[in-house]
Amino acid sequence: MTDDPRWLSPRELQAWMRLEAVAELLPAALDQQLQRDADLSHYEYLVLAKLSEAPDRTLRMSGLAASTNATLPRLSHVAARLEARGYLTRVRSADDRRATLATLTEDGWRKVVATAPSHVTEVRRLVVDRLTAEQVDQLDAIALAVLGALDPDNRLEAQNPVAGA
Amino acid sequence: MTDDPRWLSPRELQAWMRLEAVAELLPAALDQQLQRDADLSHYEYLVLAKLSEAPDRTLRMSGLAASTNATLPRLSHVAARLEARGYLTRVRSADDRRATLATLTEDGWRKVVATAPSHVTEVRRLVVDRLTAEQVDQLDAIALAVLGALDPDNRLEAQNPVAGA
DNA sequence: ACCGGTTGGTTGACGCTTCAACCCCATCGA
DNA sequence: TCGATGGGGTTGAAGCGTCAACCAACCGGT
Repeated sequence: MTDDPRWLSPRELQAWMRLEAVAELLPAALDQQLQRDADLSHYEYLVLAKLSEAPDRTLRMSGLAASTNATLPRLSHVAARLEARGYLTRVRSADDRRATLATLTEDGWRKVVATAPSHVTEVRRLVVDRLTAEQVDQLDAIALAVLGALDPDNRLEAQNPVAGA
Repeated sequence: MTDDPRWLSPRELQAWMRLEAVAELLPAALDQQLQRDADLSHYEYLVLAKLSEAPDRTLRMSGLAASTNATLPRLSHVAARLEARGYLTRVRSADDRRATLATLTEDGWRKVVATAPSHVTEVRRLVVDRLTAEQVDQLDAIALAVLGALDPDNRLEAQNPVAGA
């Protein structure tokens, strides 16, 4: 723990500090826009968005948690609030009665539809439109490489087969 | 707000979702390692690290807040805890008596020295060592571009003139 | 010298995430 | 059939960040 590691080179250090800054500032910026325009946190929006893309607009809590990179307790709390606001409903699965199925309500669907455009616009403004097409591809490759360490079980892809095996 | 934006292309969407995942998972991973090995949050470590690099190991609260990408209230709370743990001290500036100067104590210095190696190792494991040299440069350019939108006043660079004007 | 406006910083209340404990149900072995 | 094990999910308490209110001190004008 106290032995000398390989220190970062100046280029590595600079890239790292900038990534650190982005990782700190980006979530806050997304939260702010969504809070202001839709009274939703970024994570709440993510939950609604994932449900909106699912078959029957329904997902198991555990699957929803995995696909949104969250712990189950966190999702449970958020789902409780969203349910209280009428955006989703939770029912026990008939199939496996330990499981809980979350379903987007009609109101929830309308909320997503109403919110998505401004969110996409913000994502473009903050990230996508500031990068060249090559940089978008580079970013994809870099993020994938980093996710290899951050998400060893690939829980994200497992739910969302982008280029399926 | 409800008008159709330019939607993301498949490539853009994938890169975005992966960046989103990294921004969500990376801070948590760093927190975990530091918490386990040093009983420090990532942000607390950042504060101590910045102080350790400053002249006289001393910085104004406002400057420290800017260079760590945090709000002043947040820093104030964190500094109070770090002071209680004996890692830094706060005194009113003689020069401008509204200002507060935070100084790293000897204990704080030792804490940083003891913690830095394992932190760097973790940064390498999660990010730097998973990228090629080209990708590190690409990441630097991409992060810089994004920071242009996230940090319009360039508060970060202002404190830390990398290639100073 | 004084008074309004502004900057620097702290404090307290609130909201969200985390962690641990807990309950319910499915599964497996006897 | 019964008991043990473990997975799925929720709940409550604790900790940290945010926001708004507040105090203190500098600065400009008069």
